[in-house]
Order: sequence, then structure tokens, then C-alpha cells
Amino acid sequence: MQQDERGGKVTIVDIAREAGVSIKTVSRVINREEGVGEETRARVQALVDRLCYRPNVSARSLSSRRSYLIGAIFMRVGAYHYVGEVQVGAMRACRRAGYHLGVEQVRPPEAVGGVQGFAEGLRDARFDGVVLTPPTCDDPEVLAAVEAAGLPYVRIAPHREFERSPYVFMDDRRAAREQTLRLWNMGHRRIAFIDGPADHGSAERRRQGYLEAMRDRGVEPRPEWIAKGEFLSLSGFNATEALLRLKERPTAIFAANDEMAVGALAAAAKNGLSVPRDLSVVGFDDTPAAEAAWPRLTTVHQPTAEMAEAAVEMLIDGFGDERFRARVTARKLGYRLVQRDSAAPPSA
Amino acid sequence: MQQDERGGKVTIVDIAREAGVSIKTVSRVINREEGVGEETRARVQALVDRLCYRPNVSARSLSSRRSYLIGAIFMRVGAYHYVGEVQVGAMRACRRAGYHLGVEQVRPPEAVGGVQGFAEGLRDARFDGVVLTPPTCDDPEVLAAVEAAGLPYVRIAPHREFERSPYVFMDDRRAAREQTLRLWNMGHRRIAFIDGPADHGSAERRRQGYLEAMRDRGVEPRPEWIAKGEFLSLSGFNATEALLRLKERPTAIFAANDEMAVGALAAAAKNGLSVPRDLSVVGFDDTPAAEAAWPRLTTVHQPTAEMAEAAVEMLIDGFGDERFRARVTARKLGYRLVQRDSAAPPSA
DNA sequence: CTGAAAGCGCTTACAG
DNA sequence: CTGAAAGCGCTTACAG
Repeated sequence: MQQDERGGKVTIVDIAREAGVSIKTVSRVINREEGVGEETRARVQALVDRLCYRPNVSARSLSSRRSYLIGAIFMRVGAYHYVGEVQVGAMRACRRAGYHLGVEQVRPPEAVGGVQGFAEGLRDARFDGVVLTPPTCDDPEVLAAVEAAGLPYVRIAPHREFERSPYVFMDDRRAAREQTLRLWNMGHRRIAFIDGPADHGSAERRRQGYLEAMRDRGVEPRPEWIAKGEFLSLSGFNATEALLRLKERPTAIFAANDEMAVGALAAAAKNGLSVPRDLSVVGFDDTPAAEAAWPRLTTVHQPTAEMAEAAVEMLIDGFGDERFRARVTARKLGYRLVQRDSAAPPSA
Repeated sequence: MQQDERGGKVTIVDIAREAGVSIKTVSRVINREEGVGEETRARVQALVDRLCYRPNVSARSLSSRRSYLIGAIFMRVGAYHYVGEVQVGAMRACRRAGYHLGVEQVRPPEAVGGVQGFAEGLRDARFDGVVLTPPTCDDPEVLAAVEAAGLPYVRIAPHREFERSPYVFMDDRRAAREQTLRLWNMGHRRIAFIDGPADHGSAERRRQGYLEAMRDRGVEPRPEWIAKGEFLSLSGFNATEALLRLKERPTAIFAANDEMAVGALAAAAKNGLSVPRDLSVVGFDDTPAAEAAWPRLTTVHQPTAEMAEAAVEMLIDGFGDERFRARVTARKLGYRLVQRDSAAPPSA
């Protein structure tokens, strides 16, 4: 029982010797392969349990050419709540399949180094595959680096080149359309939109949904109703201040994400407007901030963790498949309108 | 140049053959070991560059017993902005040293599975060492699991057993004391405190700093001035509503973190109070939410990314050292009071 | 300054 | 149903 004490030192050879079988048979048992006698299997398994045997992952990786490591790729890891949600979902799927999760960051275009450092890191990160989160999923340099490294990948919510890889998505455009119509149906006619950053496809899709809804109702939104935003709360604040300075104020503001909607709430407070009485504000994503805001934010629930979970699942499922890249697949997850307290019919 | 095209297929043997040296010499060059002739080194290095040779990490791990993987351990990955900041700092340190970052989650005590699943995952996550973030850094079961796995570890902001491992910290108590005195010096006397969850040592240290400051000034805070909180915005909201219902309202609220302070701001708005005119609110951490709140939040800057960076550095530096656990070290990082707009002298 | 040998702990490919 | 052999691509320990 010395092996026990030296922790992790037990090898397949020890088990084989004790069980009186070859290492190949032990290998079969731990990998749950077929074709092992019932009695043999039980004897080996008992030894494995008793000696707390754990396969050495590096050895397994070396001979099988698999690392059992999945990479999640982010830009701006520190900035968004999104990152944590993605990791929660990705870890769920990893754990189920015996994989582990690694994290890599692509420096944003404005930073020095940029994609260069990422490409180098990717080579010795030894991932079996990676999941690309927005906006890296639409970045040509990132895609080129991942493909050059020969890594299978699944994209989360890509905006372009849908044939280029499997991906997971939800219908942002349709959700934004419904979100807009909800305001319309309350009686709002001057509905403004706070846009997201140019490199985030979701912002564009949500803007399109907004435009589509308005046009469906016969209204061409004025250019000044669409304010620039950066998906950060402060940008929502500034955008709202600008919107409130218009001669004909909007009666409702649709922010392309919750963070900006929270900023909009703050700007309303600063300007002495009571939400939703004087101004309706709605968001998108349904982050914890939406629930915690005052008034609580009417928004759209995006199943972020579930999307990441599905992406990792697709990735792992595809590992058996030679033609992974060719076998184009997509998984669509549903959204849900969340009705809270920040939107109401316009007064007067 | 066939090897080039098959990407990553170039091995140390290929380089050795081309260079006319042994694989051991190639190994020396790629690991920058001493004792290689200048000309030999140059010749080998040129080949490495030309053939885009990258060492196979699994092979290296198997023979050297190092994975070049660092694990960051979290509880509630999805909940806090903190998680992203830690990862940013940890990745900085990893990248400098040629390491990569993996993420593991400990299910909170309330979840099924709990530490059990974590301990198992840890065994085949093959980390060379881990960084424990609050509150995992004070969880006896987590510490036991990490030590049982034989992993070196560094804790971030632990609350107990400082001799048990190296750690990184900042002086929460002192910072909270200063934060409280800042309110005192503005003229506030009824200063309330919103506490954090019981398993977060930082909440306790901040509460102690608050109490210390008040007692220094000869005031024993009434029990009802200390409200329960969970570090989440909604709990700050609820705590503030309760505080505002007291017969003798506090004139200032110190929330143990920014998220709760933002919730406090929302509760003030709901109750028709203008901050800071009718109520001062201050936070702790200096997250992006603090800058984005309205009014912008007066808070304390905690160098989260830097603390994580330092922790990973200490971990990697210690790998050479046999007596890592024995060589107790700690690194202290500084905080910074951040003056914004949510605190002012009490009116009247 | 350089190298030959052994070995890390598994899986693959094949044989029976 | 089971096993012997080879090999994955490096580093370690040793020799000269």
C-alpha cells in the first residue's frame, strides 16, 4: 500500500501486476472498452478503486494525441459578465465528458501584440479544440490562427461565414424585433436604440430587429434615435444623455444589452426622470444586473451558459469525426422575453 | 518542407537529423540550457525557426513531470466580476513564463456534489499548481483536497491559517477603516454598513475596519446599522431598504462591495432620495460598475488582477523549490481610495 | 561542449 | 477474450 501514500504514483503497471493481467487489459477496463471478461473486469476495477489509480493524463495524451483540454477564447476577459456565464456552461459540458477547460485571451485590436501573441500561445496550449466567443468568432485573424493550428472549433453566436464551422446561436434579430414591438404595443412611437460596438455581430442583429419592427409598423427611425454604445454601462449613460437632449425626446429606449440599459437608468435618474413613468428602458441579455436594477429591468433572456455548454458538446462530439469541419452543424437555442418593471405605456 | 505543411508534426528528431546533432543538444537549445557551442546553437535555432518546430507539451510533461498548466479555482464563476479580473492577471503571469491557465469550479456548499466533484476533477486536471480565490482559499475541504492531490498552491486574500501556504493580500481592514473615516470626516455620524456573505473573509475584515473606525471616534455602532448582504446587488438593495426604514436613518451607507453599493443607489432612488444630497453611499473594489453608476461611486480600489498576477508568479517561482510549502511568503499589494460623486457631507 | 541510453505511462496496431 | 511489442516525443541521469 506504499503506492497509496505516494499519491498518484500508482501506474497501470502496478495494477496489472497485482491483478495478474497485462497492462492492455487494465487499459481496456479504465477506458470502458468492450471485450473484457466480467470477472477480469471486476478484479481490475476493484484494484483501481482500492489503490486510487488515476491514469496519467500526459502519458495518455502523448500516445493518443488527445489532451482532454478544451479552450475557451475571449477578448476582454475582464469586461463582461458574459465571460463567467460562458465558463460555467463550458465547464458543465467538459466535466460530463472528462475534459477540462483552459482559457485564452485575444488582445483587443487596440492593444499591442494583438493576435500575434494569441496564435503563439494557441500552439502550445495543446487544446483538442476551442470555442470562440464573440467577438473573436468573427475575427478573420483569430479564425486564421485557429485553423493554422489545425484545431477543430465551434463558434458561439457568429455573425458571418456560417459554413466555415459548426456554431451555436440564438435569433437575436427576432428577439430584438419582439422586444421593440412590445414597446410599440404599449403605445410607444418614439423608440430609440442604443447600439453596441461594431465588432459585435449581436449588436448589429439586434439593431436590425429593432429597425425591422419599426418599419413593419410604418415608421422609419430617425438617424438620431440610434445612439452609439460600447456594451458598457457608461456608454449607455452617455448615449441616453444625448437622446434626452433631442428636441423630441424618445419615450422609450431599447439598449442592445443590459449593462447599457443600467447606464440608461442612471442617466434618467440624473435627469430627474422617473422610469418607467417618464421614460421606458429595456435591455437585452438578462444578466444579474437586470434583476438588481431599480426599477428591475425588462429585458430578453439570452441562454449564455447553455449556448456555451452546447458549443462544447458539439466540439467533443465531433472529435470522433474526421470530417468535422465539413459536417456543418448549428444549434439554435431559444430566448425568452422577460417582463419586469422598467417599461410601461407612455404617460400622456 | 513536408513537415511544415502537416503542421506541428515536426519533432526533435527531425531537427536533430537536419542539424546533424543529437536530440539532447536540440533539447538544450530549445530549453535555453547552458553548455552548447555558439555555432551549434545558432544552427539548431535556425532549423527550429525555419521548420516552425514546437515542443510537444505532452511528451515534455510526461518525462519532466510538469504540465505547464496553472489552475485558477473559483466558487460561483458566474456571479462576480471578480472572476474575469483574476483571470486577466493570472494569464499575464502565465504567458510570461510559458504557462497556460485552466479553470476549475468548486460547487458552493448549497449545491449537490460540492467539494467531492472538485477533488476528483483536480486529480486529472494535471495542474502544476493552483491559485485559490476567495472563498475557496478558506474552505477546509478545498484545502484538504488540494493538499491531498499534492499540489503547490498560493491563496489570494485568505482569512485564516496564514502559515499554511504562501498568499497574496491587501489590507482590507485598514482600507475599510479609511473609507469609514472619510465619511466621518465629512460630518457623518450615523454610518451604516452592509456586510458580505459569511464565507468571504474580506467582508469580515471590512466590517472590522468599519467598527474600528467608529469606535476610534467613540461611537459604538448600533446592531441595526449593520445589515446582512450577499455581495450581490439585489442584497444591497434590500439591505438599504431596511436601513432606510429605521426611525433614525443613517446618513451614510458603506457597502462592503460595489455591487451592493449599486443596489443601495437603486434603493435610494426608489425611495426618492437623492444621492449624495440625502444619503451618501460608498462601496469597495472599484469595479467598472462603480464608474458607471449614477452618481459615480466613491469606493476603494482593490488591485484584483495584480493580486492574481502576483499569486501566479509566486507559484511559478516556487516550482524550483523543494520546500515550497515551508518557505512561507506573502505579498501585500496596496489599495487606493477613489473619490467620486456618491458621498458628500450630510445636509442639515 | 556533446551524446547514447533509458524511461516517463500510457495507447495503437496487430496477433492469436 | 487477452496479450506482447512498439512507439508517442520528450527529459533525466550519466558518461566522456
